[in-house]
Amino acid sequence: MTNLGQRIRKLREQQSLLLRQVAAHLEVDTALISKIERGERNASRQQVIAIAKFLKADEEELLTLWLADKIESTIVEEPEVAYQAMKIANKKLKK
Amino acid sequence: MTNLGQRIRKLREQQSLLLRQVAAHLEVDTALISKIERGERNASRQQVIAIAKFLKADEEELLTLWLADKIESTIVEEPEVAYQAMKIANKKLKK
DNA sequence: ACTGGCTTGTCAAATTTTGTCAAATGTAGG
DNA sequence: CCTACATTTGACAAAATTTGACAAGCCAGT
Repeated sequence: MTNLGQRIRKLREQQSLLLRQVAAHLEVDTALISKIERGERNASRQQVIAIAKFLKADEEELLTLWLADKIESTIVEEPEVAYQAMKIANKKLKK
Repeated sequence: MTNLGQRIRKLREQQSLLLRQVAAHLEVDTALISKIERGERNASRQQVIAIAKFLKADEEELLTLWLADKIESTIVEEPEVAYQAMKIANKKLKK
């Protein structure tokens, strides 16, 4: 199961691009992109979109992974009730 | 489908307790409990536990609703990809 | 040892969240 | 209509979290 950061890193490496190049495109520090790829920091929605564009990736795919990461970090702290809570959230989603 | 706030309100009213009494027990302002019941503010984990105790409710039930609320508010901003992201998060949960 | 790419730790600034207060609104009885 | 009490609302300061930059460090390849 792949995270947003892992996916971004893979896309970037497939195109032999440097962190520096991605960073320049987003106008942020290289260190920040490094952290995003390693999952140490979350990207903002706008950053995800910009990355998708630069890496010629499907924006929706990356936004999906980005949201999945957020859900994961929400539930990971409550393993006891996570499954049941997910079920409830799913039901609400279907409306 | 019931939210944490709605559930708390129901429990409180069934026992004819006032917001003030719940607030006193948690040592917070009445306004805050009002906001929590109406979903305008999120309760903290510790507050949920204290409320469960005071209202003689099942702590796990309330924590489940509390987490479901958090998940819901995470996904509600991304309806386009919410469903798919939930699927991914679910898979990760099963590990 | 030098270079280039990446990582790490720390920090201040920006943003978000939290709880309180005071005022407003609602509600029921006299 | 008053009054008393419960709840809601909006504004605000304080607290907590997040954000991104910077500088120093690490690690290969040469």
